[in-house]
Amino acid sequence: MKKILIVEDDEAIRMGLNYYLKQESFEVVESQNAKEAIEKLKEEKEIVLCLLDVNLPDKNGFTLFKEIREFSKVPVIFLTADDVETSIVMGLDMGADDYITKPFKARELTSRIRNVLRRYENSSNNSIIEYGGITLDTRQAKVFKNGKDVMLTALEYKIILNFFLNPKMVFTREKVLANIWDVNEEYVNDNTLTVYIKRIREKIEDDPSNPKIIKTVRRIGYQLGDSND
Amino acid sequence: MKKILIVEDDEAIRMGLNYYLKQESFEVVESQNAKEAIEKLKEEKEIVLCLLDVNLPDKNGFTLFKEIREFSKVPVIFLTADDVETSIVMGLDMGADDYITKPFKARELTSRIRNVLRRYENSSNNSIIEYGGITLDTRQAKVFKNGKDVMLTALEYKIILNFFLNPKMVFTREKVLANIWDVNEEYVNDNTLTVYIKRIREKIEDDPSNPKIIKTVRRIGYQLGDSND
DNA sequence: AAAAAGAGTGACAATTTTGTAATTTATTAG
DNA sequence: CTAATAAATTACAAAATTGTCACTCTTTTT
Repeated sequence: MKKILIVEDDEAIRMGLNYYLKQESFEVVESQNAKEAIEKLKEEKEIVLCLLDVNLPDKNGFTLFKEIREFSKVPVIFLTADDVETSIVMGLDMGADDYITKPFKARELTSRIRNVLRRYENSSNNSIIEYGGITLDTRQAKVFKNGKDVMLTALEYKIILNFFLNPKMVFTREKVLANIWDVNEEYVNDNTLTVYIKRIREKIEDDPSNPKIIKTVRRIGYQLGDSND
Repeated sequence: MKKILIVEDDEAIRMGLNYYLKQESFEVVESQNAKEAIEKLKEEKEIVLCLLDVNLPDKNGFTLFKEIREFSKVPVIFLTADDVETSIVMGLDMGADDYITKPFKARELTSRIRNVLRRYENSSNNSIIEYGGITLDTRQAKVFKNGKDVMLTALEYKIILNFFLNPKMVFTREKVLANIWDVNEEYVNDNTLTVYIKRIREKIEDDPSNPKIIKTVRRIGYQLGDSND
């Protein structure tokens, strides 16, 4: 029975979350503000994940996140009110594990929670990752579509690897560029990634103009698959 | 205390092996021929590795190997009498885990044994492999030389990955070509790999003309590092 | 010591990759 | 419905990759 900490001042949302999570057989700890959250985290060592509202009465969620990171590596999922907040979360790129925009469907939430937890558990991960008929084998650095070897360039492989290692996680274009390109590379055009995604889609999607594998998340970036499973 | 099966008809070698392995705190089971070997393997379930002479009185070592594979996945290291036999082992490419040419140094043998065992134990392996100042990270598909990102092409990366995933294992050029290139690729020139190795060495070796990382094994092929640690 | 075999090297042309810019299409906001 | 914004697409040159060949150097064999 895994214990999850909710940090959320709005009582309605907090109650709702609590209810859903218990149904999904998580144990729930609640806190209404940053101070309380830190207390609980230090107290209850078994907390495996933290749902963190970006807007808190006593403190900015980002600041709280940084403070948490000073003493704990617990996975954190941000709860954002809208796309603007979401963009900030992505833009600041503080290393949150995921985020979810309110209002959200119960199923989406639990699926994201399970994803994050799975990522943490499998850090010493499998070499073979599958999604939507695509198999990626990190031990061969090969990608297969229905068993057939797909030829990818070095960069295409790095990009698709990035998504396959973090399924359902949304990446901004900037984030992917930063992950893949050399650190002190001269600035690489934002559209460049769009073009790479197109090229990858042409190689792996059944219908590249209606992608099922690398999906577009408008205004933000791309993700492997769909949030709602 | 790990149990190793020796299959060898020459008594002197068998005794020698037994002696060395016991010193290295392995438990040893001996057999003088194929029939006996199969019996012991079926009997003693704790055998973790098998040293298999290519020349046996009652049966060809290759045939025995195939028979063993019908009921067991135990790692097998071939003992070959000379380079010719070694070439055959490599050429047949039966999936042996390693081989060692007689006469061999005790240290070389134990180091190969430990290598094979390590490979088996870490099949759900680490994403970061290091050797001689080179770090290969399969999660990023990146290679670093003293922390600095080395730019490799898709093929170069696949080739170096092949060696880093199987340290100290000797690969013929044909084997590497077969591993890396698409299955039903038109024939790729043997020398092509030599050229690729050169290119890789130029990127990763301190002194490319005196390689310390990808070493040449004359008449056979290449290997990561040195057999004698 | 000469011949033979294996490995390394440099250079080359064909093909790909890479990054960008310009344009078109789709989606959202007013 | 129109304008504004974001994403997709197309096309294109510069740069890099890829595979091979001819040649040299090294090691082994005779």
